[in-house]
Amino acid sequence: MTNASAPAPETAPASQQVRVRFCPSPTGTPHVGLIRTALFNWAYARHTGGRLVFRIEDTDAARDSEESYAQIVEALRWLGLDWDEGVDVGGPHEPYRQSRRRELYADVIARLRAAGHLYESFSTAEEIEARHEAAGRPKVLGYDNFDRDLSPEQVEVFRAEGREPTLRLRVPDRDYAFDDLVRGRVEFKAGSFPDPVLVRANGEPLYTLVNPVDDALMGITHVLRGEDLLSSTARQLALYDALLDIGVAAHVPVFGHLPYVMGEGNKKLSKRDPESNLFHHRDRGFVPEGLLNYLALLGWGIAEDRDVFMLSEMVTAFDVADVNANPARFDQAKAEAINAAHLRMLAPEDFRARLVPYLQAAGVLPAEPAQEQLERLAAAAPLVQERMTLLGQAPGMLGFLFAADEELVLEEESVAALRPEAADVLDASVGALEELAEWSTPALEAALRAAVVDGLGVKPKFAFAPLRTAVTGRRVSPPLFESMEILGRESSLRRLRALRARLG
RNA sequence: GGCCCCGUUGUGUAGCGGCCUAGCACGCCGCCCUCUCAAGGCGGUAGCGCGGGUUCGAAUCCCGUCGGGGCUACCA
Repeated sequence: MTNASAPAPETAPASQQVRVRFCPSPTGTPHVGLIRTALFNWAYARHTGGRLVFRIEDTDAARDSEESYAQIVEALRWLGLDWDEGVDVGGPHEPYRQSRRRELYADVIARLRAAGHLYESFSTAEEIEARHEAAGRPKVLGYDNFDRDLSPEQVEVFRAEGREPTLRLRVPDRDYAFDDLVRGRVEFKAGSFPDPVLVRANGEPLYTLVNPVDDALMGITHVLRGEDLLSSTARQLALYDALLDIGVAAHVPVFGHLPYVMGEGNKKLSKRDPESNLFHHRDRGFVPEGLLNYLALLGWGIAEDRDVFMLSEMVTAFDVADVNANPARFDQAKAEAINAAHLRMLAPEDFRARLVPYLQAAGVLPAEPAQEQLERLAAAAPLVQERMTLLGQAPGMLGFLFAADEELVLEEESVAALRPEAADVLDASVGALEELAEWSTPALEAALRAAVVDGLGVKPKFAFAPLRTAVTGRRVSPPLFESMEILGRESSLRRLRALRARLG
């Protein structure tokens, strides 16, 4: 049991409600790796019936930006990853932006100092290096704990020189180990890392301090974060010792380090790489369902024989313990295949509605589409739903339906690929369609087959290519007869004649 | 240099001592269907980093080795 007189528990009691957090630093554009971390935290909270805390770690004024903060919030909202406490929604541990929690940290720092867990460090990086060199040690060793036990006189001297000290944690001389949810037991030998700086010389607290402090203050039970923070867990454990000691922390959270999301080669997907940018994928036409599904696959799987699933299914099945420790490469092709599967699963009207912004962005549809345009879209959308992997392909597939006949651009390669009999095919087609009584898909198909396939003896495979090119301007398009029905008699005939004329 | 993590087909994974002559998905190749492209159906390609052990038996356990990655900031 947990109570004040009992020894502090090593980890959160199993009976306690899960409290996880997503705590990005607002630097730059949302990275897919960051989003994957958010997703896993979210899924774990939802799976366990716990709470997700959304906190902003903006302790580096030089790098943080309000724009980045807004983008991260926008990203989560777009994806539908909601949070129970944090920025925007509030909660019992406000504020949730570390830049607004200075007084809290000042208090913790004071108590940490009073208890002897922090000490003033005056060493500069050059001095530390010089000492290593003088002692014949590799100079890349890092801090040497030189200032740990300075005498009051030495401190006076440094002060007199006008030096302002950083505050370092006095790391206990003991081994540290923890059971990582993803990797199993991880151990660090005593002395394998130096005393870390927790507070800048100017008094500003660093991530090294505030991250564990806020996790403790906010009662976080499970820390699920990127593998890049695995190494620093040791020093955080040391800090927890101190926080437990002064009563700021009630327990040490359980850790789970998620594998990297890799890019080309063997490197972490870089922020410079466009593929790392969440909004790049949105712009290309990923839907939240598809992108989230794919991101989940980077280190986790729902079943042995299936990898397309809904978020709700993920919530039911997700457990961090099942996350794979291997770094995973972001595979654009697979991501698109998963997205395509989700596009096909959308209800027709939903799919259609999601197409609109992409058609508008490409100038195919105006900001305020006319009723007639929306009806045309409603008729055509089902024809392309299973032919697309990204919503961004919509303008190319459907543009011909919204273009004026005289403005339709015929792809060069499409025209160039036409066979010699194209002119005859067009003549016969126009002849057959001019007297067609009913302008419907079945009637169009029957009439054209009769005129071209039977009449001219052209194989079906080649019979309709000239018509497709004339009507849509492309070699790849929605089904031809349906397209012509939607386009209408006048436009269709005008386009057929236009290409016929062009062929001379 | 030190510390830590990772190592199954091209990619993501399943596998937790015999069910594995290694399954699934994406990709790729071929065939079927077919007005294009998709979708769908069928088939194919390719993998346990290496070396030692342990065991009747190892992708699975142990040791070593090699390879990759990360951390080693008054960044997070």
